[in-house]
Amino acid sequence: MPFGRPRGERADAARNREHLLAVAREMLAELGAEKVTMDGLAERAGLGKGTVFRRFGTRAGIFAALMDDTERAFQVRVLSGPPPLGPGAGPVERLVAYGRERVDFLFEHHAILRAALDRTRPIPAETSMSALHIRMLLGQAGLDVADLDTLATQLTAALEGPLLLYVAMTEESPADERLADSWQVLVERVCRP
Amino acid sequence: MPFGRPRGERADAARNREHLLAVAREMLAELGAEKVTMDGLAERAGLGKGTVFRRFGTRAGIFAALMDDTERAFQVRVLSGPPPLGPGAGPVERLVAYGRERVDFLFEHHAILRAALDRTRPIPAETSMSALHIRMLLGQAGLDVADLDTLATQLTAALEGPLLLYVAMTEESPADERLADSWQVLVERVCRP
DNA sequence: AGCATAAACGGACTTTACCCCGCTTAGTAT
DNA sequence: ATACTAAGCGGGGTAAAGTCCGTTTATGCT
Repeated sequence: MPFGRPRGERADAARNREHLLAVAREMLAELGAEKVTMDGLAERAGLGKGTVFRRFGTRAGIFAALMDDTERAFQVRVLSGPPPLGPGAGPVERLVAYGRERVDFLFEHHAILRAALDRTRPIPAETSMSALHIRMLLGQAGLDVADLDTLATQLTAALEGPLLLYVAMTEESPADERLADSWQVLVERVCRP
Repeated sequence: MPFGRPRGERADAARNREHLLAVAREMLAELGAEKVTMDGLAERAGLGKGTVFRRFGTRAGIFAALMDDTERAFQVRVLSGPPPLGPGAGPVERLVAYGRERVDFLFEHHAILRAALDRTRPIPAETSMSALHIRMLLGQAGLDVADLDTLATQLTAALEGPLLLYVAMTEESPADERLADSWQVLVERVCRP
């Protein structure tokens, strides 16, 4: 009995998940996130709608699943890549590097990431890898601050909020550089002794 | 010819708007934001569905309209109330006071504010009164920072993002105090010379 | 191989936001 | 008053998310 998954995803189910993700990626490239509907996806994949929902739970779930690999790859670079993004540099330096990379990342995938936001319930801040990582680096920076958890949440919002919530995505605007530079200012000022 | 509105809202339309807002407030108190539907609202108000959409454009629009007065009142306190929230105190002191009040405000009205988020398009950061106010106070603080606009956007996200996006609203959690305290830490550190 | 069963499937059904457009009416000009 | 017209109104229609449940099938056991 092989353990491909932690007990219980049937082979056909796994196959269908992959197929659905592939079709979703196609439709995304072809039509844009707005136009990817559950019915459309199901039909184009040659599967029932119920199946799509069973696999992904919600429309947002599809986009979240679509980001899964990409997000994991990013995480690997952060956790074990070369410094200053990965370990080996000072915490503040790593925070700056993280913000810079993260802004690029958010920018590059903003369409999917926006679509992956479940508008009905909040993102658990604990689940956010950004929040956790920022929290850790803040800890290492040795700040004299009582509530690092909340500060980390706020910095996460400062980093990701603009792209998820506020800034309209116009092509030529250099918003990404400005956000990255401004993040550096923010972090360096917060972490000054 | 009286100028109740800047040209062109018919009397019956104005009456209906008020009535709809009143009914919406009722339903909100009675059923919660989730259960306020456009059909339900229209029916309970004794009006057609088309009318509701004509008046508010979108479901989110209703909640935005519901917050309009409240938001305006808040704005008045900020622009011309007693210090440190209003003018008369130093910019950093005002930033801290603003954040504290704003967190309370967001907390108090989180149900409506979340419902007022239009899930389909971003909030224009320029329209956000928070962003503008924070931008102004940052300017007065005389920081040696090149891009105050972007910094203001990020601080706005740090202030409002957690409540709009991340933090789950559990009753007894003292999240509001923690956010307010943490905001103070953030602002004072950012503004240190 | 045959069986039992939990998992997966499909698609009709429900709900809700939002659109459309022919009809009605407030406001105004004569 | 009357007539004109733009704004407003109503409610049926559409599209898309999400639910339900009867049917099918993969999988481990004997």
